[in-house]
Amino acid sequence: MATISDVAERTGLSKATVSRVINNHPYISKEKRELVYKAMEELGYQPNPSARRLRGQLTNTIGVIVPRIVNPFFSYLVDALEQVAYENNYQVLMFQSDEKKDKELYFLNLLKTKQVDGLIMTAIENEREVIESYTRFGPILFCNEYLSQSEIPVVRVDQSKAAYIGTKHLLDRGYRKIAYCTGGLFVDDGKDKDRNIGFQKALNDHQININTAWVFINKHTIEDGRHVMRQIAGMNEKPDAIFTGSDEIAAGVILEAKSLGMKIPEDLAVMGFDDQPIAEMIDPALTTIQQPIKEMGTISVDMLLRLLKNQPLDQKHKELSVELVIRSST
Amino acid sequence: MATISDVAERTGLSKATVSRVINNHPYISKEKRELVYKAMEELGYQPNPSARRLRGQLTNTIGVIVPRIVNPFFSYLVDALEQVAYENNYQVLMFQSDEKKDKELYFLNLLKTKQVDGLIMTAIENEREVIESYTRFGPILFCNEYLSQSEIPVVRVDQSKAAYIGTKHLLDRGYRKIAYCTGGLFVDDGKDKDRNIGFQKALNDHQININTAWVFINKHTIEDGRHVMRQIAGMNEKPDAIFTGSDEIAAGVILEAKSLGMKIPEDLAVMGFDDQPIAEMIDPALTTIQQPIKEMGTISVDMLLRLLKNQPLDQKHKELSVELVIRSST
DNA sequence: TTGTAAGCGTTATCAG
DNA sequence: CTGATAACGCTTACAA
Repeated sequence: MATISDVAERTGLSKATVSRVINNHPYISKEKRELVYKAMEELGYQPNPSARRLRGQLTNTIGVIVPRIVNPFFSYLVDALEQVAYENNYQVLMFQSDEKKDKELYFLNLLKTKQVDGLIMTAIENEREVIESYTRFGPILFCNEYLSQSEIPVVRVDQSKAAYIGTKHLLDRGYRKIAYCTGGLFVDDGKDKDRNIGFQKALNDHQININTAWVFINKHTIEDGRHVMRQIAGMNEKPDAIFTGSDEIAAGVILEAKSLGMKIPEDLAVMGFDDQPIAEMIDPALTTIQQPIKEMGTISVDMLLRLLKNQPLDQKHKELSVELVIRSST
Repeated sequence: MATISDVAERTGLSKATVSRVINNHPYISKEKRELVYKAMEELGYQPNPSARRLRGQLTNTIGVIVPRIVNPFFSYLVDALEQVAYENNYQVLMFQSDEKKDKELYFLNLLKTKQVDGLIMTAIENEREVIESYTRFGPILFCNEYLSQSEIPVVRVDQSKAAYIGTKHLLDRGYRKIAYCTGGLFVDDGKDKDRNIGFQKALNDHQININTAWVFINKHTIEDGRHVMRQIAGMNEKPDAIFTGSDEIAAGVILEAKSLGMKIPEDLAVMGFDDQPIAEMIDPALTTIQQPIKEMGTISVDMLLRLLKNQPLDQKHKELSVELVIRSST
């Protein structure tokens, strides 16, 4: 590998001058500049990133932490993040937290050890204080998640409104006995709580009380959805609609309902969340809430790059709006 | 950030000794070793990776290049790769080639500039010579892809056999007019060609000739599948079965067929490929060919780490076997 | 078993 | 406008 010294030698200039050319400094004569370019070309020279980093430069790498990449929501998000990063000459170091505190900590340390310039977190496992303590090593941005009372910037959709819209749609269609799934663990923070609020608000608007027997917590997968459906099937008083919180759970509910001989939406209306590809594929197609994933990715990277360049943020808390996609399951 | 000098100072030892402790060198007294550990702990010391790299060490990062992460096959593969990498204390730098030569080249350069120790390629865009020229900067491994006449190690499934098994299943069920989709562009290399061979072989076994009107090239998405189905619907002589080459295309075919009022498999049997989650979700559920993704990921990382450590490989060309999953679409 | 010192490839500072 | 030099944090001969 050619080094800056090789280029210097070949041009008869000093390393300093070559470095200046590489970094587009002003006050260099046209001739020498071109001389350097030529030599770099001939030698196939590439600056050594490790040396640059050691010297205190940026790494041109941003870290992205997701719970699991196989969740389509996150693979689409990472897709968007990676593309925007690439356009800005940044690389993405992707990491799965697997919803484990220690894996998240491991990754936060990459910021500390300067392996990434900044971090986009799409999941939060550790306490606020822990995560905030890492901000002194570089900018952190929450994407699709947040911690209340935290100064860490956020890009997210208004989950409370999203749940409200979804629930209201069910109410508008005349359903009154609405079940509810949440991925949450009753934590006092983050997006699950917001969804709960939106759900409750919609019910309140219609003076309906929540039937706690119809609330299912800690649900995530298709299998969870099937399980929920079996539980419902065994109830004396059954709901007539369900707000699932994810297309995957919704798909599980529908699959199980069909195998139990039930009709969707006649016997049970099913509302998804995310508008993933399966929403269109399942029969009946899912009514669901579309999140602006691409936009969220674009804005997140933009904001993080601003933070990296110490440019001001117009807002620390960017909120995107969702859209109801009505299909056949409600 | 604490440096090795801080640790040295605090312990009253030299940087060299501290370094030896960090790197588990032999011939260090127990006392000093523990002294160093204690100081590292107290200072929250973490070795600076850039300095280590500059000094010629490994980066503990492997690069993984995929065409698009939103393709479930690849998100599951990356999931597996990342998990095994993590267990071995490696990080994954994920990159999407987007099927573009220049993006792939950009990423290959990370090997040249020592930002990754080795590379796992799950897609190949550039010519053999180009890619091979990068092997002098670090090990490259093909996963689920390969180039003939190349010395680059490979982990893959026997695609020819997979296509053979799938086609044979259709023949065994009595279908004789079999259509065929390929993602390929008629290149002379790689897995698409192998599938073609397997498909042809199965037909040959039954003395059936390929009807070129039923061969569809460059198909990848659900939308492509819908398009294929519309084309078929417009034909005078229609196939009675289709080997799609991916669950996504198969899903598109089925969705469009249903909206055209056709029955699956009565009017058209549909064979998927991959056994992605949608295979179970679509109605009728897809008969498909299951690829051992998890295993492929595990073996790939293992092999690359061996290469990194200059350990011998038992075989340069590891072939995994597939399994036919029979459901209701055939 | 431990310490000294050189060097990895850059860039910033200072001097010219 | 250009050059010499030090420094970033670490590892490894070589010496002791």
